[in-house]
Amino acid sequence: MVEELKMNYGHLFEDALIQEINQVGTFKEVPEGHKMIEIGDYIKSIPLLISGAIKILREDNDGDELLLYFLEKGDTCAMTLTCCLGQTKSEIRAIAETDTKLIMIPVRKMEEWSAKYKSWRNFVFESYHNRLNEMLETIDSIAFLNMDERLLKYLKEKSRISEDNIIHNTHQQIAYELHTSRVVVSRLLKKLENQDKIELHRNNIEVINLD
Amino acid sequence: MVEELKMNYGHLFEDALIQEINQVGTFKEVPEGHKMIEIGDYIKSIPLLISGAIKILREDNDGDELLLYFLEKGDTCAMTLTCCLGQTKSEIRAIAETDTKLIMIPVRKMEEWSAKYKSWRNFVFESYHNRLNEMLETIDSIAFLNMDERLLKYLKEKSRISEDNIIHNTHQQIAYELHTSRVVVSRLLKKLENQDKIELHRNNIEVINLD
DNA sequence: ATGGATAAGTAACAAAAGTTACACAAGAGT
DNA sequence: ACTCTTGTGTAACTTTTGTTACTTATCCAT
Repeated sequence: MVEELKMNYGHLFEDALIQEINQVGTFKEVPEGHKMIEIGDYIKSIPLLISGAIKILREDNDGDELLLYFLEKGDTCAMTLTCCLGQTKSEIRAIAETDTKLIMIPVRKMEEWSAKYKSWRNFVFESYHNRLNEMLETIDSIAFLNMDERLLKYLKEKSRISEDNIIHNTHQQIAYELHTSRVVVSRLLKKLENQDKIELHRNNIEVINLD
Repeated sequence: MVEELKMNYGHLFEDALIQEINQVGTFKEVPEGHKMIEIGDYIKSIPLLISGAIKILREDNDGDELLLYFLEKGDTCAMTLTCCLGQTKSEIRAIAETDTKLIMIPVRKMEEWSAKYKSWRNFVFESYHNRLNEMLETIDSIAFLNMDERLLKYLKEKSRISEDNIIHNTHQQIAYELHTSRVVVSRLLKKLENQDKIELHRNNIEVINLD
């Protein structure tokens, strides 16, 4: 675990902190699709991402979903930090977008390290910063963009994260994450196909050129 | 200034920190409507709100606006914290919604106090927590609600903050903040008037009963 | 190969939101 | 009183998005 820690967090944390993380953290591998946090869960440990990606979703009272953003290598979950400190329930759902490796830190260390390590404090602040900016991006998308532009952005993000040019999603799944209907997604995807940006297949979408 | 500090932050900060704030902070009064932060500004001090309210707005490339949330007594601006630490430009615009009193803290104290005072760290974390939740609220509104529901929510929030039942806004101003058009706002307001929830006048809206 | 389930294509329609255009009202300044 | 500016009311229309309904395609299991 130490190598992976140093690889991903060595530039952020001093050796002493890396050592501590190594001692109290537990390594975890999560398969694609696994639900890691459900809305309403109480959270007792902080994740440090080593590899893979996690999608963060919001749900309203009627069960309607919306994709907020992705967490990637080197990220942590600001919502989790928040929940840990405040002892409050999770406001979001987290699902592994790809196979993911991470290190879980028990909450109690949070306060201790915040006092002890400047680098930890900076990491936490930085995480909040990043998450607020992701939220702003999300707000920009839903407030200022039409569905066709949102879909395009979504496809770009997806293919960036999966690091391949095949997006393994059904139209229905995309509709859930953009909070629209399957018919609308199919319609707009077909337009993109006609523009030779993508090719549609069953259960997946082949990215040709999204620019 | 000390009394106001103790009144608003005494339950959060120990005396030593209150003293320090008193020494390095500068008291400031801002009139309603004053633009406090513009998008792209670099920020060199952290505001602690004593009284009044500040509205936080987002703008896209075309100049379209959107109200994100309000800051009130006891709040600080997480975006500002973020900008201070990261030395980055502001992503948002801040305008005094009412006459506002606040204390400005120079950035350099941020790091020092974070190391020294647990209560300061908690305050900062708490602020981020609150802001993330406000952003979630905003996302919920624009993603899951129709314009009529958003307008109703907006009116409730406005009348709560101004602590009176007259909302001093033109339809055009409301349209900007909700990122829609004046005609749409007028249309929906008229519906609310027909339901006896509000009464419309020139330049202001009288709240009767919004529930 | 056949049947059943799931995914995708598409037309027709409905609802919500945005746009254009114009009339009218209130108030400010002359 | 008259004019100008700004704010509001409203009709008619367009665009975007969402819904319903049905067809066709693909894959899996037997």
